[in-house]
Amino acid sequence: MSVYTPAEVVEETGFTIDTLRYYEKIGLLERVDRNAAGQRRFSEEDIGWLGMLRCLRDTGMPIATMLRFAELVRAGDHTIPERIELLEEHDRTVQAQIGNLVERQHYIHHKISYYRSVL
Amino acid sequence: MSVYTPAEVVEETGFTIDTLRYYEKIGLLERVDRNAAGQRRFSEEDIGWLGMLRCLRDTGMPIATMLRFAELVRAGDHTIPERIELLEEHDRTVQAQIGNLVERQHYIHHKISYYRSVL
DNA sequence: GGTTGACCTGGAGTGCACTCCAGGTGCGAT
DNA sequence: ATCGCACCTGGAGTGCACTCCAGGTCAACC
Repeated sequence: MSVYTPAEVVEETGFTIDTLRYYEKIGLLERVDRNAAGQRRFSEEDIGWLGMLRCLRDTGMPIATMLRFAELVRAGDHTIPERIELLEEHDRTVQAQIGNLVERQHYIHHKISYYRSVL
Repeated sequence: MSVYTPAEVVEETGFTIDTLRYYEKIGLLERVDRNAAGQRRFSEEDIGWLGMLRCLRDTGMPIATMLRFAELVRAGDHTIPERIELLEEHDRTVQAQIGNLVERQHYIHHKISYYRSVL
């Protein structure tokens, strides 16, 4: 059971230390263990959870929703159907985002082609 | 040469009237024509430009960059190579966004599968 | 002629997600 | 022992992109 210092977690997850503290403060990350000096020592599990958060955040999930997901996870296995529902709902928004970007990208490509044609 | 009232532009472009005024205030939209009473009357050209802005905005371009693009457009045809460059650069960020979303979506799919498997 | 409704202006306020800061602790190296 | 450094806390500040508000104008309809 290895532990990680804040600097290692920053390296590993790409979150800044301020963001890690912020996530802990608002309860997105459960109270992280401390060493004798009061410094954070993250567990393997914390790292895994942060990976999930990064995925959700980078796909545009608002913090309020991530918080709801975190609460479901904490509440235990009986919330798995709800978690599935939440993730499927989110998956649909991700799908929509992708569709939107692809469509807008076509517009951009057309514009570039047009500009090239008038050169 | 038809003109559009603010309400029509809202309907047509999906921007709120506050956003339209804001875009005009910061120079993203060139001073829109007014009728005798001082009310905005948007041109066909304005509508087209707003379509471009919507595309850029919805693909995550910051306002500062849209402003730079707007200035290039205003500066005349000799800036077309620069506009192409700007749009191509933006296209790359859009491509990256899509790639990222697709990758993250896989992670979400795996998570859902995992949850299903433990039910 | 009064009321409604769409619109106007300048400027203040909002929400989100961080990000920064002041002041302090503890530990390993010189 | 003292220096530098990684870390701590609570709380204030930031940046972005709007969004809202107060107070006013004007035209049209009852």
